[in-house]
Amino acid sequence: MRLGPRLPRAFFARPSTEVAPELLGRILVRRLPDGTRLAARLVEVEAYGPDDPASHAFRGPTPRNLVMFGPPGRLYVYFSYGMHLCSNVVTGHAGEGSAVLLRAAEPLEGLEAMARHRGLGDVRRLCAGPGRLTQALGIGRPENGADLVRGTDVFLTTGEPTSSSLRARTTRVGVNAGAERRWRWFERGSAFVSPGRPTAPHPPARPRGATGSRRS
DNA sequence: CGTTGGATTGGCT
DNA sequence: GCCAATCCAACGC
Repeated sequence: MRLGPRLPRAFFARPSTEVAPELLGRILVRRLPDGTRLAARLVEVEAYGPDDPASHAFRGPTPRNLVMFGPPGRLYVYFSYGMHLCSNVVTGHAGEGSAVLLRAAEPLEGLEAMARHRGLGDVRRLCAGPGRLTQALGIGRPENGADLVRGTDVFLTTGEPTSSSLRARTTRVGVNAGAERRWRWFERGSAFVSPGRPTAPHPPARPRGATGSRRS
């Protein structure tokens, strides 16, 4: 399967809100310790930036979020709710503390291994959520800080970027502070988007004649 | 040092 | 739709 060249460092060295929508359609590749290659096409992401109360980096560097303050193009893996790991891509410049959370992907290669990691599940549920995606790809604490640009265990290739007309945008899922920011992007019509519900404080006001929110 | 509450998920009412 | 599971930062005393 053709995956295309890797995304270069410069791709990540921009604001997370600029990088996030452009990550849709890109291929996340993972090489397991036994050599098995897994690949999944990103269909849902969320940006977290500096001065963002919802970001782990909001209160400055700690042992947990240290990777976020490092150079762009690295993987930030964190432990959540006592049982799940979630994966992010560090963006911006060193010391800034911004990243993009990888929320969902369409499995392309290595579905058997993904199903094994997840303890079964149909294809649509394999990577439909940040914890699920991380688990399906076999990404663990050792991968925290991995260099996506030069490393061999986890990386991102150009794939076929989702056209801007297919990119949809909402508020983020599961955040309280900073809930009004519409920093979640997903591919319209994709069956692999997570079931997570955006935290919308108010129903989005539409100018004229538009029906309410539209899902997918 | 004790308490609190998550960038979630899956199972049950 | 609701809630428990289960760890560990962050924060208050």
